[in-house]
Amino acid sequence: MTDRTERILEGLNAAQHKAVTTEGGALLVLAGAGSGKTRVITNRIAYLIEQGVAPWKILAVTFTNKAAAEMKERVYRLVGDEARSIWVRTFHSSCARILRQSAERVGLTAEFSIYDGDDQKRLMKQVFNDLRLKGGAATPSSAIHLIGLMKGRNEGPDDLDTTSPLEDEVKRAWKVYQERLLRANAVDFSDLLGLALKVITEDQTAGEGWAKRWTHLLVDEFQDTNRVQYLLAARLAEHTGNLCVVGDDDQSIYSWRGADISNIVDFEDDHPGATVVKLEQNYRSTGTILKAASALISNNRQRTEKTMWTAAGDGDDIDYFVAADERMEAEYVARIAQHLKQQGRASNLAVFYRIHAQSRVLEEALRSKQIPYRIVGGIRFYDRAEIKDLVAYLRLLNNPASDMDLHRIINQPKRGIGATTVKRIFDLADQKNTAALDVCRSAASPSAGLLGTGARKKVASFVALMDGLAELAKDLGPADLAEAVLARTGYTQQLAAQGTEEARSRVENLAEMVGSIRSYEEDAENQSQEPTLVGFLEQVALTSDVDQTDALGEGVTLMTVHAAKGLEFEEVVVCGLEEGLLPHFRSVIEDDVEEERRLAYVAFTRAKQKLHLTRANERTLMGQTRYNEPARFLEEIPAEILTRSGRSGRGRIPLDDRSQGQSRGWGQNRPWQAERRRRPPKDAIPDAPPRAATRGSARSGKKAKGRWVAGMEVSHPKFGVGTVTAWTGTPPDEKVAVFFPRYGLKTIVARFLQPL
DNA sequence: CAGGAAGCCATTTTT
DNA sequence: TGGCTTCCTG
Repeated sequence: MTDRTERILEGLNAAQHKAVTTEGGALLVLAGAGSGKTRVITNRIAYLIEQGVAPWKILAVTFTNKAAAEMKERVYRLVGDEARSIWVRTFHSSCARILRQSAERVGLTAEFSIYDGDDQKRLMKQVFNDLRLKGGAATPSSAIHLIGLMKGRNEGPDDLDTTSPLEDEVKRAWKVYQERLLRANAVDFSDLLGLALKVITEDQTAGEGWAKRWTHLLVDEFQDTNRVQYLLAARLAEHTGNLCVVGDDDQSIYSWRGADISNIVDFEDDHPGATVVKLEQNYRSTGTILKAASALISNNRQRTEKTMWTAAGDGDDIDYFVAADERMEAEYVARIAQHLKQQGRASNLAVFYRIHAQSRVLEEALRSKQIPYRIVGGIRFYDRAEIKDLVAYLRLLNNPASDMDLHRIINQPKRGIGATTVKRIFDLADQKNTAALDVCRSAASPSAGLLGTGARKKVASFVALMDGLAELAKDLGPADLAEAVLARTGYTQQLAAQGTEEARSRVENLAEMVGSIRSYEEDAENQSQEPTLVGFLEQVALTSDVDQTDALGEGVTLMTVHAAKGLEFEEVVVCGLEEGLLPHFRSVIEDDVEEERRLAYVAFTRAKQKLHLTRANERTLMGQTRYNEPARFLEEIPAEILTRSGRSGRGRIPLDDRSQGQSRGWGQNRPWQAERRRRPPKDAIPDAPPRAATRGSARSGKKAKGRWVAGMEVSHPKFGVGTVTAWTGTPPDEKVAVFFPRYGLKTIVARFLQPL
C-alpha cells in the first residue's frame, strides 16, 4: 500500500472503508445525516485514481455548484493536480456541456441560451396571452410547474390527458412554448437534462461518444434525482456498470420538483447484485439532537430502516419557545444571537424557516439589535432588475434569436419604443416564425410599412446600436463587452441622471457585476480555459443563490430549510413549528406530510451542539393573521429532552440547570412577556370575517380563482359553519381545508361547501 | 409614450 | 402584504 493510499483510508470506520474501496459494479451508499458522506465520495474518487483509473474517466455529479466545488477541492487535496481532469459538476452543468458539443442534433446552435425560471414564466405568460388562455383552469405558473414535472419524467405534451381541461390547456400552451424556445435557440432547465439524455441515448445506439466516455460514475444526493437524471446516470454507466450512488431517503425534500424517492429505494431491485453500504454513525450532532431527529423521522412510513448512532455525549436539551406572535419569536431569536455575539460566536448560529416570507421579521429584530447577519436565498444577485437587463444584452449579443431578451431591453433604457411598436414587431415575428431582432432590422428600413416614421427611426437606431455592439463582441472579452454595453446604451447614464439613492445602488450593482465577470475571466484563465461569453452566461444561468453562500462573513446565517441541506452549524434555531407552516398547508391538503417531516429532520440534523425550536401562536403572513396550532412534529420529540423556555407566569424557569451556561442571560429579563396576549381559545378563528370574504363570492360568475380565501366562512351540510384555511386544485378536483370549531381541520371537496 | 394611481391576484420549497 | 397589470392623464 502506498503512502497516499494509506492516507486516503486513514481514520475511516468500517462502513466508510467499504464504501470507499468496494470495486466495480453498482454501489449504493445510504449515508445518514452527518455520517461523513462527502468524505466517502471524495476519498473514493481518490482511491480510484490510486488504483490506476484515469482521472478523466471519472464523472462525479452533484446538485449544487457549491457541493461540486467543495468536492473538487477535497479531491485536489488528496491527489493533487490529477484532480484537474476529473469532471466534478452539477447535473445541469454537465448536461449543458454535453449539449453545447452536440447542439445541432437537437436543432440548436452551440450558443443556445439557458432560460431560468423567470424567463420561463415570462415566456409562458406571453404564450397564455397569445392563445387567450387567461381565465382558464391553468395559470402560467401551474403550466410551467406541470411541464417541468413531466419533462422530468421524460414525457411530452402528448402524454397529457386532454379530457382534463387543465391538461388540455397545458398541452396547447406547451407546444407553443416549446416552438418559441426552439426559435429562440434556447432551452429551459428541464430541457437541458432531457435533451442531453436524448443526445447520449442516440450516441449509445451508435456506440460512441458520451455514452462511453466515463468508466466510473458517482452521483451525490441520489434521493433527489428525478427520472431523467436517473436515466442519465444509468446510460452513462451502462457500458461498465460502475455506478456509485450516495444518498439518504430521509433527506429527500425535492419531490415537488420531480425528485423520485423510489430511485433510491428501488436501487437494489434495479441493480441486482449491487453492493449496499449503510453509514449509520453520526459524527456531527450531540446524542440529544440525534435522538430527537431519529424519533421524528421514525414516524415516516416510506423509508428504508436505518439506525443512526453517535459516540458523542448527550449534550444540552433541546430548547423550545412559544411566542405570542412572529415578532416575539424574532425577538427571542435575536436574543439568542446577541448572546452568542457577545461571545464572538455569532457566525456559529443559523436560523432556519420554511418560507422566505418569514425572514423579514427576523431581519428586523436582528438589525435593531445590531447583530450582523447574512441571508441566503430570496433574491439572487443575478435576479436584480438592472443585472438582468445587462445579462439580457449580453445574451442577445451571444444569441440574437433570443426574443425574451430582446423584449426585455428593446426599451430599456427608455428609448421611446412603446408597447404598440413592440407588439407589432413580436406579432410579425410569430407570424413569420423568425427572430424578433430580424423583424426589427427589416422594419427599420424606410421601405417597410410596419411602423410609423417616428417608431421606425427609433427602431433603426436601436438596431444600429446592437449591430455596433455585436461588432465589438468579436474582439472584446465578456467584461469589456459588458462595460461597452453599459456605456453605449446609456444605461448607466440614465440611472445616474435619476439621482436617487436607489439608482445609485443600482449603478453600484452593475459595477459589481462587471467585477464578477472579470473574476470569471480570471478563474477561467487559471484553469487554462478561454473565458467566453457563453461560458459566463452559462455560469449565470446555473448559479443558484445557495451557491453564493460561502461569501464568508461574520454573522448569523438566515435561510430556508431547503437551502440548509448539506450544511452544519454549532447552534441552530428552527422557527415556525406550526401546523400550516411546517408542515406547510399544501402538504397537509395534498397528503404529503412525510416530506415536511423530512424537511424538519434535515433542519434538526444541521445542528452540532444546540438546537432551538420556536413557534408563534399568532402569525401574520401575506396580510392575513391566523392562529396556528403547534406542529405535530413537536409531539413526536421525546418530551424529556425538550425544555420549554421563557414560559410565562410562575412556572419553572428551566434555563438555570444548563451545564454550559449558554442559556444564561435571557432568563431575567423577558420583555416579550409584557406584551404577551391572552391566547385565544383553542378553536379560535379571526372574529370578523375578513374583507376578502366578500370578494371572491360576491363577484360571481368567476370560477376557481378567488373563490376561496383564507379566513372566509363557509357552511357544510354535516359539519356546519367553518373557516377556510387553505385550498388546492382546480374544479372538479378542488379541495378546501376548513377548520370547524366542533370537528377540527377537515379537507372537503369544494362542491360540498357553501360560502357564507 | 411615460409615469403615476388604483385595482387585482396569488400565496412553498429552486437546479 | 406586495408585485404586477391596467387604466388614466400629461
